[in-house]
Amino acid sequence: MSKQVRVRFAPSPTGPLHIGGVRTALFNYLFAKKNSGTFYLRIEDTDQNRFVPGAEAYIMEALEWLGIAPDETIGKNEKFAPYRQSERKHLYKEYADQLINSNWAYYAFDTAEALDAYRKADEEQGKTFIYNHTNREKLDTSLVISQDETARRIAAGEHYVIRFKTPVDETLHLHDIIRGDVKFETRLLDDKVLFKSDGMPTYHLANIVDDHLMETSHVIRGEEWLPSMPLHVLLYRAFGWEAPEFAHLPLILKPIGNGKLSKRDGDKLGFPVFPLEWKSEEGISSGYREKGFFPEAVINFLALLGWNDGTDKELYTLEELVDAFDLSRVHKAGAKFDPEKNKWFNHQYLIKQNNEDLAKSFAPILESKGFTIDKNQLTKIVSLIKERAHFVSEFWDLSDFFFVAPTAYDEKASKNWKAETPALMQELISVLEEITDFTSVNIETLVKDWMTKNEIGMGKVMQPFRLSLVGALKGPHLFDIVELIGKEETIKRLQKAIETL
RNA sequence: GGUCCGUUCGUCUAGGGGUUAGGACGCUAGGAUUUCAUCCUAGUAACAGGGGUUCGAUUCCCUUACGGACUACCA
Repeated sequence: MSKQVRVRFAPSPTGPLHIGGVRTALFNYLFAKKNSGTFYLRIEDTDQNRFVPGAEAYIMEALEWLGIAPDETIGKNEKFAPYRQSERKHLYKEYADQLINSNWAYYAFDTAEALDAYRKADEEQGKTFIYNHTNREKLDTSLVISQDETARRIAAGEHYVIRFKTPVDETLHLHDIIRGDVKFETRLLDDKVLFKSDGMPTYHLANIVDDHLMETSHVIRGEEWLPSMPLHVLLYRAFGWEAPEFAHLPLILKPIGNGKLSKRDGDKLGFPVFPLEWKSEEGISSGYREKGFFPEAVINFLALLGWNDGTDKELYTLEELVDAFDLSRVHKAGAKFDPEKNKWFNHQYLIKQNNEDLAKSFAPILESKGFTIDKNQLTKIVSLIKERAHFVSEFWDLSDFFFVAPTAYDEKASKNWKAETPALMQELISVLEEITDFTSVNIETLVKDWMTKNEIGMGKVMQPFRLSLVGALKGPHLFDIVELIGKEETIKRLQKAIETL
């Protein structure tokens, strides 16, 4: 690749960043890093009506949290500032005029109401109204009135838009890095609005102008933009600019049923579709971060949704992803989002985390429940339970018996508490009382010695013992628990079980 | 309706003219830890249908079906 790689993520600040947007950002990031290029973030806020306060900050914070922050954006290496389209407003009119002058665009004075009426009328006849070469000379455009008349109407303050004058009959052979060759007939395209009556450009104009001005080498975006590709390529041609290369990413679909993944799916099935929590008048939407997902796990899972490097490898660090990434290996078909596999990835990353860090994450939860535990002690507890958790938030349920004695005993397990059990447990207490070196291995050896000597079956002791300490037949190695809660507490719990059961 | 894109186990996917169609998640069973989880081992399960091309198609072409996106002075 001779050209310097510059790619962008260009979201519209209309709300929190959707998981599909995150994936688009990720693929742009990976492609940039893989090719020693630049990844920049541009805010496409040309629709003032849909602007949502806080959305822009949210997007930046989300990318930051995920570890895929842009190299250039608002307030950071501003080589092509401004990065907000609303602040570039003054630029676009000039380019729209350029297209008018070169006869690639025209003024249209039709009101929104008039267009609605046309659409309705066509619809009633089973047709679809499409604004293009077939009717643009019958509509209220500068193509059918004189230049003077056009100028007069504009000067008089009439509302107008600027529309692209799509070539009448041409077959466009376009190339997409992921999809290969794609063909379009220009006669079937419509004359899109480039410049709105409110003085703002539409997405199409602003996007092409900025991608050119910001020296974008590759446009990597969602598949929903594929139908706009001919317009965009034509715009580059109209301006006489070299077009970037295009890659349209497959969509992320609902886990069950058909269609694009939406916010509602997350609510319904209990998984987040947003990187960070988002609060609005409509309520709170949960975020990966708040749900206890590791950013690395989210990235890893998303990267493999629609892409793989051809090997069986599944666990990748960001660096490894950068190294292995290849746009042309992106799958063409949409991918259903699988919440179960998403959780599995988190589990993998949780196991990989070191115990000290996990203890640090767990400590606040314990404190909220009124426990302050020695750091080393907590690290040990975490090491015993982390393999059975998907999230740090599950730690408490997996380890509560380390902190509080059981208040109830699992009913099913209690059935193993036989008539001879109290006597056995009493004996066990005596054995434990004798032990001075109260460590897991030592306790285990001595207790087992006692059982062999007296020919007591393992099951007869171990099950009631575990039940007494944990309250159920679950949890880590029993003697590790014994060591951690200590001799005094162990005996206390045994005595309580004898009394209760 | 029109335009474009797509279709390999339930899901994510590998493969690509001749394969026992591979892996992962999930699920099931066995082993192991006297528990649970993890772990190991095994099992389950797929080339959408129909035509071509070919000695041979899951792979190439056409077509049907199905799915998706787009079809705004939204992005």
